[in-house]
Amino acid sequence: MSKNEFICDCNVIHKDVVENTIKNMPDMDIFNKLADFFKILGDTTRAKILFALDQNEMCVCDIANVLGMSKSSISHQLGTLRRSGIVRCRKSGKEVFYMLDDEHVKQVFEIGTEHIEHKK
Amino acid sequence: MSKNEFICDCNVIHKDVVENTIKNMPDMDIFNKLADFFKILGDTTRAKILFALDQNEMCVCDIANVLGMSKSSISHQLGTLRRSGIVRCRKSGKEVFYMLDDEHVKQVFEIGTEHIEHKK
DNA sequence: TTGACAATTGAGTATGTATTCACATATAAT
DNA sequence: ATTATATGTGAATACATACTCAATTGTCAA
Repeated sequence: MSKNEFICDCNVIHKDVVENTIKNMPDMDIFNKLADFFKILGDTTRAKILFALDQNEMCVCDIANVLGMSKSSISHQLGTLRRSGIVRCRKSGKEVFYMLDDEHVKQVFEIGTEHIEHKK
Repeated sequence: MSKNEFICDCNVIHKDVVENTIKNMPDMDIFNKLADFFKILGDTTRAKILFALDQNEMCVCDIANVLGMSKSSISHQLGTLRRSGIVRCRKSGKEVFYMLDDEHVKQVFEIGTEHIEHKK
């Protein structure tokens, strides 16, 4: 058996650690979904939107005003957030009110903020 | 005083909510840092690297083998993670061992995973 | 029905970034 | 010293995506 039995451009240096880690790796699908979830949070505009919605449900115009941005850009971002299951909405006449869908988001937000504060 | 006193292409519909939310918004700097932090987690490769390092400190070659990717791409990503203060490293001869720098990362990871599991 | 307004959406543009490639650096062994 | 190996890095490419603009849909009011 060759020293390098994995698909890679280099040698395996610590065989036991590598094999054990590979054995414990969850399904790749998990990493994709996890990365997608964090990718959604990893944008300044969306972070601000989520902060705002954490305080009140709000319509598109209100959010646009809070952030000082166009309705269109906010609507695009809200669409992204909705498709990711992070916010949901409620229609009322001409207006659409958005709110957070999930408490995990809030928790992740808080721990993330702690991390930021802790680092400076 | 005009009905639309904010820099935006639309009206303020719920003045009190908008003003209150603006008042409560933390410094914009926070949102940038928070988004940057989540952006780092929001990549499949980096998520896998962090999962691996959560189990063992590992050198670049080992990580490359675990993920089945080139040393160069892993080294680039580790540089990104290091500059963000999410991993740190220890040199030992020719090898450089990487490890998680912060416990917050682990927490955020776990809650994120819960969120994923919960959603399906 | 017509006009006004909230919201959505598709196309286009500009910007960011992950990976590859080629090369450079650093350390260890011969 | 020279070679081999581990890692780092700059440039280039390919791809993703945030925002703008223009147009459309849906709802309310006159």
